[in-house]
Amino acid sequence: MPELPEVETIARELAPLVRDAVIADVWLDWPRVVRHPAPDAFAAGLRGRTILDVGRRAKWLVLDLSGGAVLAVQIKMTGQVTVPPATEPRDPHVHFGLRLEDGRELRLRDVRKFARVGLYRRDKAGTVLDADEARALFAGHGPEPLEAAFTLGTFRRLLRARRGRLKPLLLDQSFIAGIGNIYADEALWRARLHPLRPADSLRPAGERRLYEAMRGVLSEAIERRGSSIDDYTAPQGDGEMQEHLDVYQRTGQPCHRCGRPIRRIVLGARGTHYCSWCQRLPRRSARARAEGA
DNA sequence: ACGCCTACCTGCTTGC
DNA sequence: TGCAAGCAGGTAGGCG
Repeated sequence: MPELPEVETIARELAPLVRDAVIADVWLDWPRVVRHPAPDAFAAGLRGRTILDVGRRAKWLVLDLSGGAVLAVQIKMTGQVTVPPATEPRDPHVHFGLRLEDGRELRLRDVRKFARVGLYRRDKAGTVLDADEARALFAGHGPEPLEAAFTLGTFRRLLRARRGRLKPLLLDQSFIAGIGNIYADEALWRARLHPLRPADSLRPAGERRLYEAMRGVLSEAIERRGSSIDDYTAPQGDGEMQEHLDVYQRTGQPCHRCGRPIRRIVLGARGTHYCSWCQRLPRRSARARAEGA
């Protein structure tokens, strides 16, 4: 389930593998994998370019190409990136490949065909150039939670402007970029906050706990190279954060703090895991919810 | 404008 | 045993 730490891990491990490689040709068998521009223009715009570096923005892989081009890869739920020799047979779930001049192929494998790629242009400031393109890509994304500019003060300001419940809010990429279902649940558990808690009901201490929990769990997950659950794996193999999760997919197992069983509810069609003892709703929120207010 | 819901996908799990 | 419905979830787009 690739979220910020998983995509960051892929970017870090992919960069040394493909830096300075030249794109000889583009292969794809599922036109809808190309999000922008049209497939013909997409392929023509990639041929001959050199891969300068690989980075990450939100849950996107960002490949910096020569000539100010940017190849953005969104792996979504089940996407995997590999760089095998081009002679290695493609398995049926590989839907996109960049043939490299050195005889390898950068492949995107995605069992569920949710992944998307797009070709964009970069401006001098390093942001995406064309206005329409930018809107299509990163304009709707909130701040990067691990960057120094994302301070506790910033977080408080954003949080107090929102009225929804904490769990759906953490999943909203326009609020903060990069958090998904796993780390939303983990951050709320660490901060001892109920997933249904209204975002604007936190006291300053709760805001601080959530801020530190988000940054802490994301940083720790990067150190452990992500959570290898279902299909996620990185170029250098599986991560190990899945062995250190406190609530995600631990329904019925004892809470690592209080020993009571972890509960699972469905919230916005997402499985949500929490400890009903450690993450209680304040009485006022509970009553307001019961009254439908 | 904002929050909430569904479609997009297919392999795996569950239930009859 | 076999088959079908249900489930998983990031996010674009539709709805109220």
